[in-house]
Parts: sequence; C-alpha cells; structure tokens
Amino acid sequence: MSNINNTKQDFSKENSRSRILESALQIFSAKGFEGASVSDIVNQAGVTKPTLYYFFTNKEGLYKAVWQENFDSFLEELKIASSYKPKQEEYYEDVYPVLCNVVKVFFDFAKSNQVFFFHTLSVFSSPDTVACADVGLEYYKKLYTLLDTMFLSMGKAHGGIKGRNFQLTVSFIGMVNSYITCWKLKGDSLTKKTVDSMVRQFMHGIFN
Amino acid sequence: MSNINNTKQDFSKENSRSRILESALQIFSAKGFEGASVSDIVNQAGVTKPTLYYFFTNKEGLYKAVWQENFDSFLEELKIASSYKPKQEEYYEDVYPVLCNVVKVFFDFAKSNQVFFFHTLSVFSSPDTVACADVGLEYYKKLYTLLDTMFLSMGKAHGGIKGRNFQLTVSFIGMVNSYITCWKLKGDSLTKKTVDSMVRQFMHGIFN
DNA sequence: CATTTTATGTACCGAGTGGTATATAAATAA
DNA sequence: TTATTTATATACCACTCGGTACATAAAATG
Repeated sequence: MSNINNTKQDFSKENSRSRILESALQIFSAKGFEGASVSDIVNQAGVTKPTLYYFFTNKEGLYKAVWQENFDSFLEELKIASSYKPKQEEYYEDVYPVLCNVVKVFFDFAKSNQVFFFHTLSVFSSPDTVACADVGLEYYKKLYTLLDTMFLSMGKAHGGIKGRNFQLTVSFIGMVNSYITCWKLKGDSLTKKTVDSMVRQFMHGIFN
Repeated sequence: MSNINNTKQDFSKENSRSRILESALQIFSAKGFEGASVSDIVNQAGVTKPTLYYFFTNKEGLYKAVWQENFDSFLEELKIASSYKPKQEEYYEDVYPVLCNVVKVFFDFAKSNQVFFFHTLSVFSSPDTVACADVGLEYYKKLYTLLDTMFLSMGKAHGGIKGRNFQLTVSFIGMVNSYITCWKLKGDSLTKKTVDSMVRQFMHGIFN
C-alpha cells in the first residue's frame, strides 16, 4: 500500500506496540510506576486498553519491557567500554582511558534518555518494598557486576586498587551519577572535558 | 488517671498524632508517596481516617510533616558538623576532620533512619513530575546549600578547591551516599574507619 | 453543672484504578 | 473463498483510592 505523504505517521505492523512503549517510557519515567496510569499511557499512545493488554500481559509486564528496551543497549555499550588491558608503562593507555570511556557511555546515556535515566537512579535507591523496584534492581545488579569485573582486572595490575573493587565500583557509580545530577541541576555541560575532570578527581582526589 | 500496667500502650494527648507520624514514616518510606495508602497508615497506627485528617490536612500534608519531623534534625547536626575554621599548618586539624564529621553525621542518620534515608535518596533522583517530589527536593536544596557553603569557605584557604565548591558538593554527597548504599547492599560496616577511608578517597583519590 | 473545644468512630462518596468479556475488523493462510 | 490468526474498539467490572458528613465521646473551660 503506497504511503503518499511521507510524514511521521506510519501505521505499519509493530506501530501500536512501539507507540505504547514510547508513551510508557515517558510516563513511567515522569510519574514512577505507581504514579503512572495505564489509561494515561494508552491515551498518549492513541490506542485503547485491550491493545495494550494484547501486547503486554499487565502493567508490570509493560514496565519490564520498557526497561529491557532502554537499558539493555546501555549495558551492552558499557560492556565494550569497560574492557581493560593493562599497559602500566603508559598512564594515558592504562586505567585512565578505560574510565574515561565508561564515563562517556554514562554521560551519553543520560543525555539521550534524560528522564528515564533519573528514573533509574530513583528506582535504584528505592527499597524493594516499592512496587516493581525489583525490575530495575535486577538491571542494576548487572551494571554493578560489569564495573566490579573491570576494577577487579585493574586490581591485578595495580596494588593500590587490589581487593577494593566493590568499594570502587560503588563510589565510581556514585560519582558519575553525581556529575550527571549536577549537570541536570545547573545546566552544566557533559563534555569531553567534564569526563576528564571527573576521572581525574576519582583517581587523584580533589586537589588536582 | 492511673496507668496500672506500664506497657508501651500510652493513650496520652499527642499519642494518636505521633503514632500516625510513625506509621506514615514507615509506609511512605517503604512504598513511596503514591504507593502508600492512607488506609494502610491509619490501620497500622490503630486509628481511623477522620483522626488522621483532623491532625493533617491531607495526604500531602502528612507527607510534609514526616519530612519535617525526620529531616530537620539531620540538617541541624550537619550545620554544626560542617563549620570550617582553617588551620592549614596542620593537616589533621584542617579540612580533613571537618569532612570526617560531616560523613559521620550522614552515616549516623542513615543508620538510625535506614528506610527513610533511602526514601530520601530515591526522591532526590526523581523528576519533579513525581507526586510530592517537590517536598523532598526542597530539603535537598537546603542540604546542598549547607555543604556548598562549607566547600566555599574551604576554597578561601585552599587554591585547589577554590571555585569548584558546587562540583565538590555534588560529588561529595554522591560519594557518601554511595558508601551508604554499599553498606546496605553488602552489610558492610559504617565505622569510624569507614569514615576515614571515605574522606581519604575523596581527598586523595583511589590509589591511597 | 453547662458549654465549648478537642478528638475520634461509623458509614459513606465520587472518581479513578488495573483489568476483561465480547464483538469485530483486518490481514494471513488454507 | 473460507478459515484462522492478529489486532483493536466498546463497554463494562470489582475494587481501591483520598477524602468527608455527621454523630458523639471526652476533655477543658466557664
């Protein structure tokens, strides 16, 4: 069937499903799982409830799908960025560039998925008594494991790091998230320079 | 009126009000503002809804009261701990002990108000489109201002810090919260030694 | 004592919630 | 063409939500 006007409107096969996912992403992120209503989501997507329940088993299923759709690619990029090959003789080829890569992936993710990113932060701090917090917590475990592995392999080359991988993982993630929060609050930029400044502070403290 | 059995049961004046506040603290923290239901709160408190609405204007008013009741004292202690008098000639009397004091106040607050503490973290990361997030955000502004003032006065004595107070505020808070999260996840201890280790990492980086 | 204020329970409300029974249109397969 | 699968709408359900009208008990006040 010919598509005469080439506007955004495209009623091809998977269209309802993806429009629902897009609305869900926005509304879940903005209002939280409990604050978001299924009716709002279907209205914004321009469909009706049975359509939503045809594609997703229930509200929780939709929420899970949103995480999968938006967080998996982030983890994938992080996996690549965090692979470490020791080159101790050259500072700028060892720990430093790997951390920069990782920070960059975080910054890019936060920039292109801003609302969802802060939703994930919020979920991560929630106790597991909050409805559906377990969904996000599952993904955060993966993220932690990834960076923990990275610091573990760094520890094999650097005595100062060895054995402290988990602590470093946690404080690293904490600092990155702080920088991103700072950017949100002040409208600061998240440039290459910011990446560098963050990694330096993480590695050498506040007096550098 | 004589109180024959000296159990916890105490139906004196302000008792209903404070029991409601206690239940509200627990349930809001555990389920979030939207996830918490007024019915649950009154049931746990052993009162009925009109009693709750007699003391608090509405759900939001109750939520505000919970923050005021539990966060104000934290800010008060932080104000004291964060006051800085430069003694540059002696490392252990300058920036270092002040940061330790501040971290200790954070740790103590997190330990004695665990569930609520993580609720505050969660709220802080939420977008302001989340119901009642503004309540918590108001308090976080105060917290930021407090530490920002501290780093500002530190900057007057230390060139390496000068002009970066906001960035340091944000990353400091981020790191403290990370350590506390780490403690929650792993059951790590939050001892005097942990305080010291955190401050050192913040000041001198990861290789210390 | 009488009156007012403070505090609390019964019983209920309208609105909105997540979710579905059912019918049917459109596309695909036979 | 017919049968079947896929996708969507109408209309509804039971239930929970935050909140309240009203009566009244208890305490303080005169």
